Amino acid sequence: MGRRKIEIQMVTDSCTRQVTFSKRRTGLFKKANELAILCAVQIAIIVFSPGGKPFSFGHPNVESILHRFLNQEKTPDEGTSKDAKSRDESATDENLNQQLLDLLKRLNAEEKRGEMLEKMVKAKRAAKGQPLGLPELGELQRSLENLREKLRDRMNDIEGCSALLLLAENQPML
Amino acid sequence: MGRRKIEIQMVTDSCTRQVTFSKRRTGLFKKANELAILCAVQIAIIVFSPGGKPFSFGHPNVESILHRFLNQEKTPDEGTSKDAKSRDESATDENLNQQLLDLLKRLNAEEKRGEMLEKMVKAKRAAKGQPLGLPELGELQRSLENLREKLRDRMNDIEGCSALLLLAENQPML
DNA sequence: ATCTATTGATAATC
DNA sequence: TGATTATCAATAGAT
Repeated sequence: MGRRKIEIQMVTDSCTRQVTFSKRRTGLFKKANELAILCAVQIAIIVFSPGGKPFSFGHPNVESILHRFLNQEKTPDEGTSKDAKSRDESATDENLNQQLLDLLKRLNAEEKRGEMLEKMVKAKRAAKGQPLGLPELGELQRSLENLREKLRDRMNDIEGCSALLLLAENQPML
Repeated sequence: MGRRKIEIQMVTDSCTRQVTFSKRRTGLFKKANELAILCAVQIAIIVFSPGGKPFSFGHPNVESILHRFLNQEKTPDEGTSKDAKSRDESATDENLNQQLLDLLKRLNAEEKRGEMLEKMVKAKRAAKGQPLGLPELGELQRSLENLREKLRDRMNDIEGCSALLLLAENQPML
């Protein structure tokens, strides 16, 4: 993939190693981003540079993915026979439900973030006594508010009972 | 990188998407492994398949890297003075703008994810011939659709010009 | 940083 | 699922 083929062994020269790290890290993150978009999946990468500095990539963000991963690690098996297998192919009801709840959580988080950004922009505008540079921002904020309103109503309905509802479809005997 | 060049957009056919996911995930993990060896660094990747199944890669292992990453997050002010701190309070215009674009990007990703989840739930319902367990899901989907519509319009307006707009507030001379 | 000769990854196909 | 291969994309080394 370059002027020469290289062996996959530690690059001895520290300077070259740093350059290789930067180039390949960029390439890796790009690939991860493509995978996330092409397949509409969540992905997170964490890598510590040779100097020990952390770099991370997350689509849509690192935190939620790490938590989703760590949480499910705590509940490895549910006991019934369809465990290892059904998880492999199509989503189980539990899994699907978990993903829905995750999505709701993230949307809520993103909405809060949007609210914060809006405040920051307003503060900046006030400090400058200038009109908002992004009239579109107001629209975005309204969209977020509308979404949050619906989400808030929905969250109350869904949280705590949706799991049972979905599970009930498959396991009336539970 | 194949017989034809493809646009980086969600692969619509679910079968093709699954194949693409498998191939690219393999390729990504291989790249990560090479990076780890070439540069003697620690790296972890977590990715959830379209079906929601978790895949992970870690060198030397996933757990230790996640913990190392999460632990250092708790001690935010170690590095230079403007790294973790200025990001939150004294945001520059560029910074603010970048955050807005990031937010838009993530919202777009979440919306696509919601769309996929909706499809999965519908497929499951169809396979079972049963009514949807979550009537609320329809509401969520509609919320997502509304949001996406607005976002799509807004994205076109904002992308490529918002940076200049915001920057213009501070740097009329640029 | 930028530039290319090469190698490496992969989309389409079987 | 697994191989094959024509293309496209990443990158090693040089500038």
